[in-house]
Amino acid sequence: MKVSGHHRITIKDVAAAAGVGVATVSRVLSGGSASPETRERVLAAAARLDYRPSALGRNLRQRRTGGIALLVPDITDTFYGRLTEGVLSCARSAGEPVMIGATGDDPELEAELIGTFLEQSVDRVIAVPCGDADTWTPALRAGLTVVFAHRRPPGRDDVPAVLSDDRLGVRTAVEYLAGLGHRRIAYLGGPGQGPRLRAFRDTLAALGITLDDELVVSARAARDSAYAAASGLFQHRPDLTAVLAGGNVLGEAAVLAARELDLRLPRDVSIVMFDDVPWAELCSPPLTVIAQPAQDIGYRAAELVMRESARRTRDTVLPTELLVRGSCGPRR
Amino acid sequence: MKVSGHHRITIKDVAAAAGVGVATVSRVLSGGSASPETRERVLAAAARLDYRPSALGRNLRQRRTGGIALLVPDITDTFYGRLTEGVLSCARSAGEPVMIGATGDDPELEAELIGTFLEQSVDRVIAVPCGDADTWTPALRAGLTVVFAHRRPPGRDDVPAVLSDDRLGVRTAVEYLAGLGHRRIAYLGGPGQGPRLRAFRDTLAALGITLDDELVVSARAARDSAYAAASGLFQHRPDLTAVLAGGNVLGEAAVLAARELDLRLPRDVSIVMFDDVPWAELCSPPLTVIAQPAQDIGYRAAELVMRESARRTRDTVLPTELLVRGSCGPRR
DNA sequence: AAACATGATGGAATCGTTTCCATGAAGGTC
DNA sequence: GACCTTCATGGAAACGATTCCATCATGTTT
Repeated sequence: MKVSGHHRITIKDVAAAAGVGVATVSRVLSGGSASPETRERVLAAAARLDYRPSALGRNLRQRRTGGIALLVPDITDTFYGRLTEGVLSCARSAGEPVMIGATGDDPELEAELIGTFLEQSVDRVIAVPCGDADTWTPALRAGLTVVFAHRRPPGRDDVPAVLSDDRLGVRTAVEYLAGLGHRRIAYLGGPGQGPRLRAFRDTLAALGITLDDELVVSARAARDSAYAAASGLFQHRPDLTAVLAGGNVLGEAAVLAARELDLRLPRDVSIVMFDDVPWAELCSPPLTVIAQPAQDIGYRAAELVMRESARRTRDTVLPTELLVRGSCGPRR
Repeated sequence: MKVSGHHRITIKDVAAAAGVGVATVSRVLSGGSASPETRERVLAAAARLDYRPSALGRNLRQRRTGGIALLVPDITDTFYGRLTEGVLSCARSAGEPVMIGATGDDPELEAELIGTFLEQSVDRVIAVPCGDADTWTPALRAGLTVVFAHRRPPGRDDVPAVLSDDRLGVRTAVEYLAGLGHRRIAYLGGPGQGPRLRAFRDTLAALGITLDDELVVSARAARDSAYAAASGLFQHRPDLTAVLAGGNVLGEAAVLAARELDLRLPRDVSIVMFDDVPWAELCSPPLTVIAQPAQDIGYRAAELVMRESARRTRDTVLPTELLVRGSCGPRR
């Protein structure tokens, strides 16, 4: 038995210690067939030497890493934090390592990160995508199993997605605001919110409210951009009476901007925000929100991406819930 | 040239296409010496075939993965979210993939995740540790480069750490509260906050305030545990006049519990919270906080762990800042 | 012109595993 | 007892890169 120096214990050492061939050790350790007696000898030897199989060797041979790669726009946003937690908890129970990347909602960066993943021979990716459909073509052609979470690039219907029910969420919120008498309702959105915007338009149309294009603004992913958009909206159109914010960062910006301009909630302006976050209750007044099952989205996406059948699966749509708190009031 | 089926382009294909040996291709691609003419031929062939070297083969040969593993207690906590963002942004500029794991502040889970990393032959780890010093012995013996962030297990002084200046942060906050007249100041802490607690005790002692052990409570990492601790504290000791919360989750719990018990801020009770978060300004009154450079901690830790010299380096201590807002008032 | 230094080059070994295949022993059937 | 099936077993070939080393051509020195 070699003791000197830094010598990683390999399957060869175990084989030698147990007096068998490497093939047998491999078989025993990965649950193949072997006589009970041999199995015990191998197991004993492995335990005695404190043998840990190297993922490197295995991965090379099997030409896959078995891990999961996760791509989110911004890990600082608690929504994505919770989504990530969902992925991690599912991956953990399967013993799979998770690689993570933040795209900052930049398609170029996204493509680059996908490249890194390909290089690493990752074979499963969960992504909150920001690029267009073509961004994902190389990944798919390389045989990756991809699952989209939270949103999907328009036109990529060949990849399953786990989404929250944006359509119904928007409709419920807008109907709620309309029910309070609001007519000039603004939508403060972020990148990649096509479906929500469509739902916003459709709902207004169904309610017989004509859409005012100036009341639909869109910010980039960053906090300052969100604030600028919100502030601009309030200043440019002081006649609006309600805002639907398409995410917690945007909601935060809206509240901040309103406060800065001395608009009181809910007297001067009503706000509904997508995504329930802990501070929504701490805010004064507490914020009315559309809660999304962020963690569940992550968990299900992870489940899906680890199933063999991931390639051909229908989308999963999870329900949202309007939590009425104190940030909405009747039209002034 | 083989076209049929799913065939990963390997270095062999490039070598054949360029009419050179694999060794030459490898040399060219990793910046070794080669004649300009050959170099060009190889590069052209590689580009034409869209060749991407497999990290698997390289890693096995070099017996290291080159990635960074990151261990945080809870990715849902924005503090760790920002820390993670720091790590990611540094890793990205170096082109290194990042693996992430959430320990939930559970030493057992931590040990298990370290095991996973070892199996993957990760050779660099950044961790917000929760286990004791021994948890890290196997990792260090296996030759991993480890850097602690945010805190360190007591007694593991052979591993460099990137910390915020807890000692001064606590002192500044407590002195501020004492200056407002407070004497019965509570500390609401979480796991692994030994240094902060010591600083709390020391500062009180220096100020001539006798420490009341009942005013020091500690919660587990979860939100409900934090709330229970905060609520219990207020109910059990209605005579306290100020609370120092050791993290944003604990601060949130304190505000929530105070509100639930109809304690008004800052009239009935003053609160200072560790960690500045976006909602601290949205709270009413806005929260006075001790800001920590979470993102910078992550970035520096990543820088450190990628340097060769990481093993023998002094700790990095980053400054905190007391941001006085509206949650503290004179003793009632 | 012979000896030598230099530099480009390709073959082959290597990393640690899984897996294919050949071998041989044991047991069952006619 | 010959034959076939079943099963455990170990040697060796992958996987895709890096890197050692021998070879060979070229240019330099004496």
